Amino acid sequence: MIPQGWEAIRDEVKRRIHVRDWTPGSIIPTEADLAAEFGCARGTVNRALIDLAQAGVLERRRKAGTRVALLPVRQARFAIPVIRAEIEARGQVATHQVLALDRVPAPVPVAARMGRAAEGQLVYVETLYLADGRPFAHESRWLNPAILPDPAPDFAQVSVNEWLVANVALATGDIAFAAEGADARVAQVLGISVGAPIFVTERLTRGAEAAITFVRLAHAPGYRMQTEL
Amino acid sequence: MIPQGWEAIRDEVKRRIHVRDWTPGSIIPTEADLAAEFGCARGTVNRALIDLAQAGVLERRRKAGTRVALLPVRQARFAIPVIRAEIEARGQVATHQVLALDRVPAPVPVAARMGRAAEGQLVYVETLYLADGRPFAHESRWLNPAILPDPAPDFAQVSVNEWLVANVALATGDIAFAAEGADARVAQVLGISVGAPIFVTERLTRGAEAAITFVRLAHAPGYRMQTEL
DNA sequence: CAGTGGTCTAGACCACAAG
DNA sequence: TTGTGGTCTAGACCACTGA
Repeated sequence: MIPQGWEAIRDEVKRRIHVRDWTPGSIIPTEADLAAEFGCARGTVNRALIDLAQAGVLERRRKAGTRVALLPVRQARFAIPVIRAEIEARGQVATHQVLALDRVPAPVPVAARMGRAAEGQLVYVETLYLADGRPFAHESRWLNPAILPDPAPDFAQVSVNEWLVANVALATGDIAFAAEGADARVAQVLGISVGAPIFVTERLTRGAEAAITFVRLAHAPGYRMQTEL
Repeated sequence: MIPQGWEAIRDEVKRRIHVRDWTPGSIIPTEADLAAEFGCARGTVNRALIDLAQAGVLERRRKAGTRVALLPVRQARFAIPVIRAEIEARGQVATHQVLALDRVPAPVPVAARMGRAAEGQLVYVETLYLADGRPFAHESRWLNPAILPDPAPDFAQVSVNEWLVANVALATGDIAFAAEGADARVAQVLGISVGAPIFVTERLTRGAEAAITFVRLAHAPGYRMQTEL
């Protein structure tokens, strides 16, 4: 078989692993050997193997060679929930209500995450997102005021999310998921009972110097985060 | 500035986006132009830009050119929970108990996921994982018996997980996460109260022909799934 | 030390899609 | 039509690391 293109080579390698021609933990031929077999340049084989290594299918080390990973598929890509898009992807109408917009001292758990950015007061925005008018998620956002321009944007007019997307490029951060019981506020807003199991997303965005914003998103019951492997 | 190596070029491009030299939605120079500026081959620039496109930072189209993505970082990679490794990474001792090992007809929700693989009886394995002897997660696994070799492995001796890892290579599937209330069984086994919020992982593994196995993992309270962006 | 992957090069042709 | 990214090549040198 003579695959054409690096994707064909990648698929052929996957096939040989799938049919146990090459088994987990075993070493596969060198790039040079594969290039000879497939009748292509070594660079093309390299491209294919790099792709499989990034996907976690292969493990590569100089001199040691390339091996089939022992634990296949140890990682997955997830689309990060972007609420509006998520709702609209379901064919529903996305709306939102700003429930609160204040300057507040950082609550202890928020301060712990945001570090010295949380020493003074933070901008706090509480938002309820609705899908077809029904509660979909409750968002609590704390924003480091130091990153705002001098005449601060009027977040009653411009969505905080949209302002951040437009004005903060390429920030890094953490994201975490957990199951929690709904507290009184979330229960009230989402129309569920206190203590009901809730899927929670917490996301911290960091700038070059200090934390920019921390978001806590409580999804309505029944929410599932899903992806293919 | 003259970066060296494709990673340096990637970082320089990220930097220019971060400092808003190139803003979201705007077009950046062509590969040829960047190669000239950086004094390297076009292939090196290509390597860097491909990496950023895969990361979601750039959007590339032939003839249209390369643009800074409007919604930066919409995806993240997650390590898929591999229980034993997860426990040991905490510096705890991982053990497990097989609570049940049977052949059963597929429960309705399981049959819905596994399709025609679930028409007959399935192998059912219920396992409790412990970290330092304390309940860590409760696993319910349904296994398509058609994939087992004729003298079926003795799963009382060999862990189902280990057998699957060693004998099923490169399968595809789905994985999903949700928050649920603990049912009676899970509550009893994990030592918590019924209805307590539980982080649940569901994973379906498909072979070439039919579903191989479906796993439902209920994590003990306090479990968080976290990653960097 | 020597073998393997990691990377770079200079050039080439092609596929796609915007104008 | 034509500019842009996508890919391939044949060769080269280097970095790492196992033996």
